[in-house]
Amino acid sequence: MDAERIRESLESNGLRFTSQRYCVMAFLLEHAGHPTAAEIFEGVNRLDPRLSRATTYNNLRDLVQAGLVREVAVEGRAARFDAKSAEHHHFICDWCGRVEDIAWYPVPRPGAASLGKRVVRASELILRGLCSACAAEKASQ
Amino acid sequence: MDAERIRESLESNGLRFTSQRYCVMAFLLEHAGHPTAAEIFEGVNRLDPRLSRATTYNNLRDLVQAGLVREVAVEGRAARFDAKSAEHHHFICDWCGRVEDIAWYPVPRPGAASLGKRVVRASELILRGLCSACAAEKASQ
DNA sequence: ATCCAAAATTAGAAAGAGTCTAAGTTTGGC
DNA sequence: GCCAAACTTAGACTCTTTCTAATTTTGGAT
Ligand SMILES: [Mn+2]
Ligand SMILES: [Mn+2]
Ligand SMILES: [Zn+2]
Ligand SMILES: [Zn+2]
Repeated sequence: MDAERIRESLESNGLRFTSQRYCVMAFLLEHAGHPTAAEIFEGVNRLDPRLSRATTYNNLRDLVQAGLVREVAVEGRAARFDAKSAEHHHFICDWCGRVEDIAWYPVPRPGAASLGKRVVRASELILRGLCSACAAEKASQ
Repeated sequence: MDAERIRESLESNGLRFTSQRYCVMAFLLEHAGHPTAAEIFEGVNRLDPRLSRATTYNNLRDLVQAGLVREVAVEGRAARFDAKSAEHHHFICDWCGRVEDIAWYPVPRPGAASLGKRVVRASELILRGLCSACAAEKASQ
């Protein structure tokens, strides 16, 4: 996605185009490995040191609210972020906390009876276990 | 579940029976609302002030590892805990962070092809949106 | 081009959640 | 009862995230 496309996606969500906002979004689009806020902050600053820590968090919050970015909470660790592209599921490694994409397939939603008056916005399937690297390491010991 | 049943479930998992461990487990069994570690600490201490904060966290970690308790990470908030009883799904409120149980129904797992060499231990379905209370509040404004 | 209000950014302080340490206590098998 | 291993503890510490208050930037209107 080029700068103009990012500009449009920001503006169509009522967000101004700023160099910091652009860099955060571009970083996420270029790094599909679910970086943490700290990794995004460091990664952007390495090339263009005009982004502060507070703004990294502010922008991630705004981008998540606008629906352009997905946040993945990992128990006991920093949250990870994902530029929303194609739908997919997530696998979280019990051992190293890595978040990996799993090819999408449809998952049934619960019936209206069990939802009551709740308003469902999204559903996500999370798989847990050992990633390939950790599974191999555990096997060899 | 009475004390003897809790004792057995702890011992069959290689955990000693201590008054602190018992209280944490009993609290979780009596409070199905997914309390946080801080809520468990305060709730237990109110009745029996022999539990420290460190031990609350230590025991929750051990109980999760033993498979007796489930931990639910909520983005930007403290983790919530759940004594594992019947299988169920979870609904997390975007607004207040509350975690609610959703009646269980089977969800298909991905095929071996998309899992590669990962070892899957569990899969969980998380629904997101507004809980009944927050949906009502938003509608009335 | 200039002006302006709203939106965004910043550094640093602060808060919140969870972990660690090192010393003391309890547990349960012998 | 004895003992080693397991457990608990207070409080310091780390890590992640949010807040504050001052400054700068943005983009629409002139
Ligand atoms: Mn992803
Ligand atoms: Mn539950
Ligand atoms: Zn791993
Ligand atoms: Zn709610």
